[in-house]
Amino acid sequence: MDLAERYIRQKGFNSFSFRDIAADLGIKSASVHYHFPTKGMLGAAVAKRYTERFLTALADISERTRDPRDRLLLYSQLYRQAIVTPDSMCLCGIMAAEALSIPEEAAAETREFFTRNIEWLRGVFRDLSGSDADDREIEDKAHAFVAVLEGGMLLARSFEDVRAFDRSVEPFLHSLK
Amino acid sequence: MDLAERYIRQKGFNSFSFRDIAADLGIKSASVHYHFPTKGMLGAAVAKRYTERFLTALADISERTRDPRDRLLLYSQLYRQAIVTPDSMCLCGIMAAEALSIPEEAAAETREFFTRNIEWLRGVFRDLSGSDADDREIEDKAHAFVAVLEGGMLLARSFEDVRAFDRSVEPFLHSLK
DNA sequence: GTCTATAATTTGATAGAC
DNA sequence: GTCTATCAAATTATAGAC
Repeated sequence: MDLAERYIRQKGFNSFSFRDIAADLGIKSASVHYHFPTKGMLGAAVAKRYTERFLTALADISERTRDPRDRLLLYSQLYRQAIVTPDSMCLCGIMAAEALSIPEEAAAETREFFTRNIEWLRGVFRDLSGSDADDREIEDKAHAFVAVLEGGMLLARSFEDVRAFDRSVEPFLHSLK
Repeated sequence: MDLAERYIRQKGFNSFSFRDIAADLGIKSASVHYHFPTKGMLGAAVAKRYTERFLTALADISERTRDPRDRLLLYSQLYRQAIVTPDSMCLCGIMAAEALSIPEEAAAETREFFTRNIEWLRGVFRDLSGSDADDREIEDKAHAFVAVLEGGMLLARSFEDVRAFDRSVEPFLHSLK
């Protein structure tokens, strides 16, 4: 699963094979199929684990600070980590792009990742805006924040330059002050 | 090229074949190779044409209105069109995600798309901010706007719901007022 | 859990006839 | 410009031995 995750985050779900993973492990591809009968199940398992790991990190943030601005900053740094790793981006970002050409079970786990992220952000923006704020406005901001982070990653990947990510995120973080 | 573009925007560069296109045209894959010797050259040609078409649309916007806010609104609607088409997203968005698993010549054209977009947006944000504004701030805003549009597309694709795009873009457009 | 062996299909690409 | 024919490689997946 570690290797599958690395391959997906580098080249996408459709550009790695059971043989790639088997070769890295020094075993045969049939042995990989023993653990994950289909590629869809492998993709779903990897995406699920990725999401769970991410949710744990979100819980850590919530525990570390109560300030909404600090939480959003830490949240953005979580995304930043994903591209600082060489030749890597958010697993669910690339799988969302490939959504229409990957097995449904894998796409479903990707969807779950974003649902949970937006859920968490809703809470943060609620704290930031106060209890009298408009629900739709909060919903919009949660979407916008995920969007700018994922989009910033795409730019950073295309330009092969992390600064494109930083530039993308800066105006949003700045507007919080 | 029309068919290639449709396939890429639907399933990604790595999930269509010369045979797919040939079958749609009722010819053989060897005949497609006559026009585009390699898949990389096909991808680069499609991305280049896509970029040129997009730049023409930007010129149209510049001609239609001088108001920076109106220009940004029209710009965002250009992106929106790309997902309103069923099972479709921005060609360069999906190719940016696949950047590390597609031929370099195709990735280069993708990069060009974003460079030109940001170039155009720089001008708009310059008009919006006034000539005394900070260069870096303008550069950041241009990046952020492309990022939120591309990221909004990823969300819309994952949720199979255009409203995820609309929600992502709303706060940005709202902040312009 | 890993292996050998293999099926069945798809892929990008080329040679050469028409 | 399109065809037939084909190559060489890669892919997901399975059957059955150890």
